[in-house]
Amino acid sequence: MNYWLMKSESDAFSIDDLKAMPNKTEHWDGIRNYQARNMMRDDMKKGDLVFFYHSNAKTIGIVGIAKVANEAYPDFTAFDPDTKYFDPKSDPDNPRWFMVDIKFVRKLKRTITLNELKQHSDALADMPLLRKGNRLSIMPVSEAHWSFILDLE
DNA sequence: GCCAACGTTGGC
DNA sequence: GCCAACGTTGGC
Repeated sequence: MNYWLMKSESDAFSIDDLKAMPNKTEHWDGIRNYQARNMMRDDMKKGDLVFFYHSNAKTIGIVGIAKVANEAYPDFTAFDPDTKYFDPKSDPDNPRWFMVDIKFVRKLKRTITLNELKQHSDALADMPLLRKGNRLSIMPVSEAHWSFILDLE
């Protein structure tokens, strides 16, 4: 089993939005970064657990836990000129972009903020999230980091 | 293949 | 709203 962290702008799609979806499940569309795509397409397996992270928010940090409900399939928003995620270079016969389905598991009792995570830079030293300038919206989380962070809750 | 210009992310 | 970081694009 693998662990992940996925960022979402809370104004655009929050943990509460995920919880409110039918079956508490939503497809994670709009990933247009190759590194993030590769992880989704190649490494995210059904049942993997995900930290749900709010970026560009009043309170920035990990707010809940979700799980991978369906493994990668083509991101159909890339084929639709009416969506902001349209990419004419993504051919339905050879899709460029993929997405997974994410299901709500639970909210954390409190938000574990980015600021707080930074204060544990010893334990979390090699966590990509804490690297300056990191812009990856999906990243792997080691089992050790996953447990450590949950213990902060 | 290099690199300047440009666009986006995301913390502050 | 600002701006640092960084990925992508496209001319050469």
